[in-house]
Amino acid sequence: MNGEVLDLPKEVHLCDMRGMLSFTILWLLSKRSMYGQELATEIGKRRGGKPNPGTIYPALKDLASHGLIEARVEGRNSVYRLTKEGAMSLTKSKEYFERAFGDILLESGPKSMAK
Amino acid sequence: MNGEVLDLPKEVHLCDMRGMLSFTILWLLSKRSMYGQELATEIGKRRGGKPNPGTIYPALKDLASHGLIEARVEGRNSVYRLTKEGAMSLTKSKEYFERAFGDILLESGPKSMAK
DNA sequence: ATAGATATATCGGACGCCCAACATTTTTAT
DNA sequence: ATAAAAATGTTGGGCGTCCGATATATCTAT
Repeated sequence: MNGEVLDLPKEVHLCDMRGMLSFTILWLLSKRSMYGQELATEIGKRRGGKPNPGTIYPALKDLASHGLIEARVEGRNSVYRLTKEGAMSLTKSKEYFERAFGDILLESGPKSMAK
Repeated sequence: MNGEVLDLPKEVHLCDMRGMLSFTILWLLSKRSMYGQELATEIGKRRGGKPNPGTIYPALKDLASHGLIEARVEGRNSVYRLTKEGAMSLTKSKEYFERAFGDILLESGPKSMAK
């Protein structure tokens, strides 16, 4: 089902190079709860293009089915929040991400990354 | 089997989160020329597991077919080097990568990323 | 109340990445 | 000379991401 990769626990299923969208969603939700279109807009700022519904909603559904996020319906919105499991998964994913790409980003210079 | 890559001109599918392997290969080759198994080993250090032949060789073939890298056969090795086009593609990819993920890595703290 | 905007959701097809397994060629060791 | 090791390469299947198209439900104008 998931591609099993790397040396990470099997339940942390976002740690190959294909899981960047899910990783980004978890990270954004660790900042604040959002509904689907808010997430799409935030991702759009980073990527340079807002992902289509066919991209974002299946990803949310998948994360929810794995218990990493939870939805709470509010009118026409489904507001997602990070679960405790999602937070743990994010921590491990960040460690992997940092090891894999940290020096690549660092060489660009933290000054160019400064807010 | 292995179609388009991360060329990343704006009209094409800029902002794709699927091109991380090719991106990593280009970045490694910008440091020094390497042959396939050297690349696989370097990627393994970052990811935590050495990619299989079925992962690395098709990726190299695809990058070469797009003119982003070039092979020079040396005995039993095929040594790859970055082309001028590959260098330009890498520059654009790095800009995208930094915008998409810079702040995520920054919050972990550059000290934890220091060599 | 009707129309428009907003948000959610699914489908089909494509692509990039991933592995395990198998196969071939070249170098090195015995 | 023969075997082992190293490097390259292919095949087959699966999965996550991506888009465009389509559909439905809910708020917000008018």
